[in-house]
Amino acid sequence: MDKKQRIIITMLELVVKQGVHATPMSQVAKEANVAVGTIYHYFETKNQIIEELYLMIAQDYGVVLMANIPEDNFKEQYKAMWLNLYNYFVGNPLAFLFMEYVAVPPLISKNIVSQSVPYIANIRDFFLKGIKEQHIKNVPVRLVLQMAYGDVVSAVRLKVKDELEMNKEHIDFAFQMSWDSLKIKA
Amino acid sequence: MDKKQRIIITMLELVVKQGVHATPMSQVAKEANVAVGTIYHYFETKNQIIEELYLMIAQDYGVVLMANIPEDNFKEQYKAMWLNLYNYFVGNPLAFLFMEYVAVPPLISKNIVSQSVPYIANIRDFFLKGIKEQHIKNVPVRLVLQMAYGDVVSAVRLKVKDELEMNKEHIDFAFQMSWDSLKIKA
DNA sequence: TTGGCTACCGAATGAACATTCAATTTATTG
DNA sequence: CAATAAATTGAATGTTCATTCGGTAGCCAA
Repeated sequence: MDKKQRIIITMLELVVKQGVHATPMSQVAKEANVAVGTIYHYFETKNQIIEELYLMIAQDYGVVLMANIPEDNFKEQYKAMWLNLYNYFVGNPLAFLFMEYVAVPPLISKNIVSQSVPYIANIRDFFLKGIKEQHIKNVPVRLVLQMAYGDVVSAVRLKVKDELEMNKEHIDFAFQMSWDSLKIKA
Repeated sequence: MDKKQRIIITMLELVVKQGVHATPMSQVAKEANVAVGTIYHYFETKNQIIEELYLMIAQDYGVVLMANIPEDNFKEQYKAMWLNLYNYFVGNPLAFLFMEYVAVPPLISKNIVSQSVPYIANIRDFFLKGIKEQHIKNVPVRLVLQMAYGDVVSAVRLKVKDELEMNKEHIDFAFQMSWDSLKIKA
């Protein structure tokens, strides 16, 4: 792994464990086996590393979310996306914790957040289609996006914080609840 | 308002706007019209102020949540609680933003969090009753708590971040979605 | 009045930290 | 093999900040 990668990943690990401001550059340097000066060869500032991490992860799950979606059946498509995100977060707890605890304003500027918007444009389109075709409730799409994302996050939280076992059955419960909140009453 | 109150409230305002580590004690002192030394007359450390804020707010909404709950009808009770929390957060955006962005580990220790657990014990009991009496799905109560809280937070986020108008109708949509995720299918 | 107590002040202290840079090593290219 | 460029180093710099502390002022009780 090249030094730039090592620096980024080390920063991610430390920042999630300790918080941004409790993580001095000197420590990042030491744990990445690199001199402090080297970090500044690859990055302008400490905050730029954080921003690069944010964009890396945001792009990451914009892609992950859309992988292996079935051809049709809206509910099954939603389920696939839901599980994609759940599994990504559970498999990458550092990414999850970073997004939850580190990537908050004013550390991450609105400007940086907006750079990651393209990644979710197609998710938005997916829900718009679901509304038009009357698979899900006719409510503002922004509300749907926020609730759906919130549901995944809730499930991941339980798992990551070790507050609930989250076996196959429990994951399914969580998904069922999420789907019930979206779907049009029968 | 006495000086201790002024210090706490000023800290809340600044910390939500700027982040904890971008908020020097000197600034808190200035904006609260108090000398730095005075802050240390009332508090041991900067972090203690943050912890006191956390407990203040956690206690606050433990109480708010349970106010004016109707005598019976589980769904109406849930709705009242849901709206209580929604309105509290919307009416106290500083409290909401503090809980969302500031009160994250490792700033707030598990120890402090556990001090606020008693406040939610009765909420837990409420959902346990709902499960037993078959108003809501028979899933782990921890999952119900997390999803329900997450739903309120999602709605509040939209409002506080000004991403959706959140008029009466939209609030009702959000609640309907939340309730549909809990309720047993008809 | 005097002694002690609490509230209050803000300059001074010392530690921690992000960032710089001159020097050195390593890679690349003609 | 130069000779130039790129990568790497870590001590030094300068700033920012949490916290301390010696002192002043008001207040009450003996």
